[in-house]
Amino acid sequence: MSARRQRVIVHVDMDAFYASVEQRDDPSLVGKPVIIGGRERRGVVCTASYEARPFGVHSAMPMSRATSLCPQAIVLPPRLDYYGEISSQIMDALHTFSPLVEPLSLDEAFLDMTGAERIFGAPDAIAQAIKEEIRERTRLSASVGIAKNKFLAKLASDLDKPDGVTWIPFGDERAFIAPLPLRKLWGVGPKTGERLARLGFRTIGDIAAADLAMLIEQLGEGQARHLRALAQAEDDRPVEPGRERKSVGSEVTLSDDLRGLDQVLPVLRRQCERVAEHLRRAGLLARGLRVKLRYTVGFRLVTRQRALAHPADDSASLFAAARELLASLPLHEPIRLVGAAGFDLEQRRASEQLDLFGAPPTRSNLEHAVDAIRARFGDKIGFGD
DNA sequence: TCTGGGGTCCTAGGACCC
DNA sequence: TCTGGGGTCCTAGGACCC
Repeated sequence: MSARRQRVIVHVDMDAFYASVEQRDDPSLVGKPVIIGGRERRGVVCTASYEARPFGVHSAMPMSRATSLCPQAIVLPPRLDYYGEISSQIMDALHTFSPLVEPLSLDEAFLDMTGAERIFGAPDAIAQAIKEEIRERTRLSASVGIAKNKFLAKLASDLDKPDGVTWIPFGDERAFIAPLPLRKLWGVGPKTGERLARLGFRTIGDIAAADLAMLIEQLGEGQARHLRALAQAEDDRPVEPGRERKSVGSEVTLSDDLRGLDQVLPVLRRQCERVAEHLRRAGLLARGLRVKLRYTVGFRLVTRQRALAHPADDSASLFAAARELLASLPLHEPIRLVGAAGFDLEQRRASEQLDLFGAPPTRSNLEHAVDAIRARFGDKIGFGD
């Protein structure tokens, strides 16, 4: 790569994605406040439609608070598998513009459109074309940001929502972002934001002009250099189309606290089953397993992890490891969350692919066979261990 | 009002090896 | 009898993002 090639990076961000999908599919919801999220005792908001936002409702807010702010809101549970299908349609649309598409989540992606001006025109024309293609395929609206790097493109897409286009012109970037609050820096959250505020920093420009040695002392070498580079509108990270997943997890927050091995174990087993199912569906094996508990008192999160004896995608192997890890954790205090995750993932080799009749009767092959039967005859079939 | 569930990345400290 | 310095790997925790 030549040292100073001007890149054209596009960030596409769907508008209130989950809520917009539900409104699209049920016209009676159009124009009304819609909240997607869990209705249970400890549920939170995933997405609020634009009609709900003026009431102060936003994502990650406890649902109890959301419904007290906006009692007339229509609350719907998320349909993640369905949103995933629509996400694929969106990513397909984006691939008609560039092979360099990096999804960030179901509703967001980067595109590297460097050199595409001759085909698609100026940056703002590219953005319009992308929005139209998505709308044609999905009847949903997106906001688009264009700039010379990922950070600026992502920042830009957020500046004119919903249904907007923002192009940060090449050359003026630093002046353009300098007056914005430093929380707009990608990677500055509540903690770092508070920390920097206490030091007297308020804007991105303040960080850009900060003394590096002092910043390093406060944030550590890595974060200090990274954030100051971003504040100076510099970000060399490439758009990476082929990023592979590094972990597969499943966790659940219980409406009522758990206490003791007898209560925790069945929930942990269920999470291991879900992780194993995900692994098998993705054709992956995990070489490590992590267990996660959140204690109610102090909202304290603890994790324990270890390598597996053999790479595994069956619930029995995962659960055996999980159970051992659990032994090192206190179970007498009230527990609100139980989770499991597989990591150090590898591709299941072709020779290990399911052969219902020829395969040796390993636990993995048994569970793959059950998957196949379920896929064919439905989900009502259970099996013991 | 009381804090989801899916992830990624970074850091610090200890073990271990040479 | 006291004790190095560097490198790597692993674990746990924490911040952050959508």
